[in-house]
Amino acid sequence: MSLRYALLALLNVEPMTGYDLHKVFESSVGHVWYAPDSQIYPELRKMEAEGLVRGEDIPWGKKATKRRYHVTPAGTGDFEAWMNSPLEYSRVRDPAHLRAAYLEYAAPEAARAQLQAHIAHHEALLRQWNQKIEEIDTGTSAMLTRRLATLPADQRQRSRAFKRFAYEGLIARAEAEIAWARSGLRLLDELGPEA
Amino acid sequence: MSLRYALLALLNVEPMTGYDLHKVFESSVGHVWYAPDSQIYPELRKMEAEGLVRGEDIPWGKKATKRRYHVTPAGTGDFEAWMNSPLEYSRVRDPAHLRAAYLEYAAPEAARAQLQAHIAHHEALLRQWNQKIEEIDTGTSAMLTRRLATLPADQRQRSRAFKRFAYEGLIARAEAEIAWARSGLRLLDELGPEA
DNA sequence: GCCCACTATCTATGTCCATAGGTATTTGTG
DNA sequence: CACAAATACCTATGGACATAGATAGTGGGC
Repeated sequence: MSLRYALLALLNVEPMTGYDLHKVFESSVGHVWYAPDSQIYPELRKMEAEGLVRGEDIPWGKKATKRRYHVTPAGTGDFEAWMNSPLEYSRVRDPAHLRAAYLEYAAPEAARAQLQAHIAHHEALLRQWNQKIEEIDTGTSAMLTRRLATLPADQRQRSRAFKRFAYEGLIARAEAEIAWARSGLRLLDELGPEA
Repeated sequence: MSLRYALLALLNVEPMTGYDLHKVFESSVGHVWYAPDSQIYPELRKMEAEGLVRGEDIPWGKKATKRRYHVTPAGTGDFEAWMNSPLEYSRVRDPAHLRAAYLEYAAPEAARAQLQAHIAHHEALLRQWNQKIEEIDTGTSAMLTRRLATLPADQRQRSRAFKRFAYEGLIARAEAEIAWARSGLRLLDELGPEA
């Protein structure tokens, strides 16, 4: 149900084609939300049918056209209504911590490898997010720059601050995961080889 | 795909009915993995067809029977193979942080309410997990006690340590989320009412 | 001018999961 | 003993998502 709001948020910045949206999900934003194109195109059509976005065929080359969608006032209203409604927290499904609870069943080397993979995974995320923060601070983020350009000057500081805040949360989480996995490695050392 | 491994992990402790498994998911363990009964019963049948578990009809009252499943050697092998295989990290879908990135579109009171709800949500989780740690330390967890009873004495310390480790990770994450949301509230204070 | 990677869109299949029911028996409580 | 609550198991429907394709035009390099 959140896919459409992720799409509305992105289209709010600037009109895009389904292909563009898919590329955005594949890149940076993909670590907050992701969708394959096979989900994006039908959702856009549904949203257009509901009047939340409107697509227009724009020429592409000499024979072809592509469909670029922009948000309608109804779409903006829907998005803001969602933003102002309480967020429902769905049930957790957490394979990493499910495994951790039963790590005794894994071979010690496998347990170690998994914790190291956990660290590597979150370190990679951390690098990306730190880079995002860097881009926000230095104004080198193309997406954010375009978004700021659509806002009145007095709101830009606000927008920038919220964007930074979101990434800070992701960074804090990644750091917590890394610290936890490191403590797991220490635990394996302490417990030594299994009996 | 992880549901069956969650089921195998639980059935490894002791044979249970589908109803029992569902109750376990509804309670404590449900914060690592959850499944509705409408998913559990069919999955158990599939697993039995594949030879991972075996169910036996045991009498219940005077007319009825219930079906209790236990893990077969093939099931144990499958579970251990999974535990020793690398965990694949699926794409993230994170409604809370998606919203945070666009918090400027929310009314300030709504933004504040959401951050407070985020804090309340994770504080509730925190309480449950701290209680779990307490139960592990004091030996008052029925599930863990039964599991420990199935293990040789020299492995109990190990099992207890891993279980504690898993909950420590969940606690660390919840604390990070709370700290982040609190910093968001401070940010709202600093930015003041919107223009 | 040919080839190839990219852009752009679409369909089809299957799994996972949420939600909402249904039925029958048993067990505990007043 | 009646009755409610819990136990036990089941089906049906629909949405969300993964995966794996198909098709067709475009743009750039050799």
